[in-house]
Amino acid sequence: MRPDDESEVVALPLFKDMKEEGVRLLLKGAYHQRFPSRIDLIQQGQPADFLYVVMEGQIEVFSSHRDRETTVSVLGPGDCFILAAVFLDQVYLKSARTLTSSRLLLLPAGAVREAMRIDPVFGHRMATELARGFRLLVKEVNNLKLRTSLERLANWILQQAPGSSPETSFIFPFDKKTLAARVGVTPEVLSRNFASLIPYGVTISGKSVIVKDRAVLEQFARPTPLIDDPTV
Amino acid sequence: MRPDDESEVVALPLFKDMKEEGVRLLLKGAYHQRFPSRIDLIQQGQPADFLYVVMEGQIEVFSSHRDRETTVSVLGPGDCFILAAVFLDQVYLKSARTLTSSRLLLLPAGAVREAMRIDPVFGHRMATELARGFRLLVKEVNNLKLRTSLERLANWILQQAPGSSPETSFIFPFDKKTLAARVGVTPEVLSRNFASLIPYGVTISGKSVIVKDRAVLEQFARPTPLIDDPTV
DNA sequence: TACTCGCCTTGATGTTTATCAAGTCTAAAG
DNA sequence: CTTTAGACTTGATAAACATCAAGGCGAGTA
Repeated sequence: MRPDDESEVVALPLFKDMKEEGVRLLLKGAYHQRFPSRIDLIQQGQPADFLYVVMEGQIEVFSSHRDRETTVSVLGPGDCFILAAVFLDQVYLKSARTLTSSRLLLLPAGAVREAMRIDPVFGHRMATELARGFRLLVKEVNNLKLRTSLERLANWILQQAPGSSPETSFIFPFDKKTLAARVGVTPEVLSRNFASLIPYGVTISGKSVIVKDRAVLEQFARPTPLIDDPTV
Repeated sequence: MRPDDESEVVALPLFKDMKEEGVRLLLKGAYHQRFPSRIDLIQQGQPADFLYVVMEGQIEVFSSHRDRETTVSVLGPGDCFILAAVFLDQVYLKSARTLTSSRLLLLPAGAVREAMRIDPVFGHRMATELARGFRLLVKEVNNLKLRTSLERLANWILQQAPGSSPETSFIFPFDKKTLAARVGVTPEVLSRNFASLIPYGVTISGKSVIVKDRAVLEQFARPTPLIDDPTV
């Protein structure tokens, strides 16, 4: 790793308050690498060799079975993925690919396990990450089992819509095809769902979304912190 | 806690290899209690006061939203639940009730966090539990998004069916209503799904299930370790 | 300007799942 | 043995979602 890369990496919140020894251990066999857009990073079923940390770009985490495929999550800077497989030294349950050109930090799985063992700060941080990921997944299961695809979409839009004023707007952070897989429908159904949200003041044009009145959309979407608040 | 209760509790795999101090800390404010069948234990949205460990009986973990409700998992002896909420000191995302008369161990949330901090063995065990729970949930999401309800049911039956001989049978471990919520369908659809599995050699009569030929059912269900093997 | 390739939309149709309304069965209580 | 309440099934119908097949639309290219 180049020296200026290393200083950026060491400054990550991930490594904050760690002892020198643990950080050195982690970075010893680490890679810091750029990847082009639309590149496969890992494949489900493979042994967990590295813990991946997103420095820059967007990563799609997905699973396939038979001829079907679905997006589990879309990650951005600061997120790490497949921690559970690394910690348990088992195979990946999910695949991952870059959605955009990305920069990633790869930490060797063995070093991660060893660092968790010798550095309580890092161990605690990884446990926190696991617990947060666990809760995110519980929310995802509830989202899938307790809502229709239209409600999921409405709540996704509310999550993206910034600010607290009645009218807000934002730009799609990725393809509609990816969003469809994320919400758990086919692209065709997503398209129709957009049309169904027009009566609630949602306008889509190209890559931008306009919400006329947050409260009106909320009345349909019925968001609840127990599913939609990522900090809870 | 009564002395003979305490000796049973201390012998739990959960506490194995822990230092005296950590065990004492955990058991200081702990409760060891029997609950009748069909009793609400915790409610989603409440602060996480205790970590629950199942000693005996069956616990249904479920979530509700608006007028809908769904079963997330059904737990048995040795399982613990709502660990993530306890570790992060946040509210429960799920509710839980007894399905049968049950015996539970309740460990105070603060003591659990403190024990994780001071006892590396316990900390590691809890992290392992979190990671395993995380992977179970990933499988659950894949199961929901990549399979139809009929495929989920077929795979659930294969999971329950013991042994390796072609013909096997078992008894439903809980109500069909609960199974329906677990699989993610209404009781009516579950009933119809049973009928749809007859051509694949599945016979239901009362509380017992007979699978004529494992291989035939497998050909339809297409199980994969990445979703169906709880140890992977 | 025309052209072309992806992406997205729209329409027609089929499958999967939910809902409502009877019914049947079963097991426990009288 | 009858009664009865709850669990389960079955039928009819509607909603949600997927699939297949065109078509539109916009960003890049010539």
